[in-house]
Amino acid sequence: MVRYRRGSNFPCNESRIPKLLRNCRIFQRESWCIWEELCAVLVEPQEMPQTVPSAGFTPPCDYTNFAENFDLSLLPGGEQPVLAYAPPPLPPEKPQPKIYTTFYPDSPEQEDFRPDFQTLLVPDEEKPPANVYLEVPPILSPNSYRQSSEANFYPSSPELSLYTPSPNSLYSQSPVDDFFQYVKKEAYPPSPYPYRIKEENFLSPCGFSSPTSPATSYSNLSSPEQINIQQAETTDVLELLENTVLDKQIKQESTVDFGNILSSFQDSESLRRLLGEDFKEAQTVPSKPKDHQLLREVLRDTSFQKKFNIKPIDFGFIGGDIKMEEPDESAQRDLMRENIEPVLSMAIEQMRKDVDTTCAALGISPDPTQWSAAEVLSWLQWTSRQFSLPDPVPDQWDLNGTSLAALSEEDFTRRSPQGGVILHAQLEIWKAACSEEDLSMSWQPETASSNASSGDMSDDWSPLKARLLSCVAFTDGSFPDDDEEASSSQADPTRPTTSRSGGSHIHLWQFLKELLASPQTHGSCIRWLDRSKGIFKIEDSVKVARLWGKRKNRPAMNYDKLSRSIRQYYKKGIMKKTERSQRLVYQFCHPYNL
DNA sequence: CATTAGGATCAAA
DNA sequence: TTTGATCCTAATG
Repeated sequence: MVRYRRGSNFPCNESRIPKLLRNCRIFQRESWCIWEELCAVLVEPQEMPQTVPSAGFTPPCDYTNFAENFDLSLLPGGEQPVLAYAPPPLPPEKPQPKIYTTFYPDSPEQEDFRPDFQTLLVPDEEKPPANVYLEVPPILSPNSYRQSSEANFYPSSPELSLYTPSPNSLYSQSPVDDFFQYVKKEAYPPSPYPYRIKEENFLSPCGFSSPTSPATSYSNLSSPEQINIQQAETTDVLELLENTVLDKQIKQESTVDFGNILSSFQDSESLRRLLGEDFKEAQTVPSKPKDHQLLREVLRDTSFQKKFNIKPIDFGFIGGDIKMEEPDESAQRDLMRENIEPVLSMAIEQMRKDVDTTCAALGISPDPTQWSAAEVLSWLQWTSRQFSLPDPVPDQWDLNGTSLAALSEEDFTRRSPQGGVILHAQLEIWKAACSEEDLSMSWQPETASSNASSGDMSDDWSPLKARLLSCVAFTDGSFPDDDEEASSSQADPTRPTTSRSGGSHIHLWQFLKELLASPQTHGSCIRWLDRSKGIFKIEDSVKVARLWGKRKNRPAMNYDKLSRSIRQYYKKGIMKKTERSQRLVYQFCHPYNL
């Protein structure tokens, strides 16, 4: 039985993440594969550090036992079954189209022929496995969601795979690549089985109609505990959680929030709208209770602009009240944070590209409050088309950017019943991005010719990632109804739609790890030499210092000062020099290297 | 010259 | 109080 225990932390901040992420297009496109993969990662038994030093370490909050402690009977209507999102089985009459690509890395011709796959599947420093099987997923543009022709989902050639950028695609392959790199290098222990990338053609949620919602599932077959969410029928969420995550790892306090994530998907209004008609059919089954107000409220909360603190958690309280007998608790949560980090990186990377693309295509400012009424409409049209929503009715949207930014989700829905939720969420994401760094200042309308080829622009987006990460693992959230806990946490549930200044509280070591986590954008200035040992090298001290100064709003930051801060970490046990000291090479101490 | 180490001081949280 | 920014001297290569 799942009970919500008073006094325990409620992961309201974490529950915001799914909404944020699922409204990133890459997650709408590939949410299931990613979450499924993430799930597989999370349930995979892993070696964890046993201790976490206190000095300077910011432990994540205790959000892991939300599902275990949450008593759905507290919700209006009691414990009613919740419609679990269950990608349905394929219809038996339609054989699942799959593209199998087998290649043999030992053959040099093959390597030449398909180098992307090689690098995708095999870490550089490792020998390739004996056999690698690829079932190549299709490219899915946002508009593909509504297409019903199966042929469109499956390009005739494996080369037209997800990993091959399409000129018409807005999406880079890099996030997926990164994710695979992450899964292969970081998450999975060595496996005797060959890696296999499995693609599955899911139908619409709950499987009641034709295949309009393909999803891609990447599975490591060596993960026996991978959660099977391919259940065709309405499932009690409790049962789902217990059958999947709870039984396996909740006792170890490491994966409950994933159940929460899943449940939020189930409760996703925007997802339902995204999937459109099919879901309506699905809803003819009396399954989706509308009265889980509390849960819905939390899950629908989009106030991810809430100020986040990076405060140490009072483990005395948590430990005493919840699970003192689980010494690995904090370490496991730290692992979870590490696990979700690349997912966030992907989302942010995708966001950055999306915003860039849209700004360039429409010639608008990244700052929505600067949009004119025409630009507002332009953005709405663009975004609507990205998500295959009906075009906005101009009469409904005769407002400037400032007004648009102030609209609530309800306002959006009123103006656009079909797409309001998505549009609002997209705008929230957009605003979240622009609120961290004042992009409107760096953005010049007439810089069409300037080499804005992603060079430094990408640097502007790391604060957002920090924000997301902080939401995941570092925010001390409290349940709205939890009166005893609410007092101790930063009570700022107001959801300002306007951006505040006020920098993030990121620490230098966090920032460095953040840069290290995005080698595709910052690999030129800082990179891992030995990820497992936490050894990294600053390749461009000037640039790293500049980025750090930018983040902290310290224009005078230089490497002299930055390195002084790093050296302060020596005695705090956060960083050290490597055994044989090398220039610009540092090493994270345990467990900061994780 | 850049880098490293670490003392001292100050400001902000 | 902690953390980081700033400035500094000295040593290293």
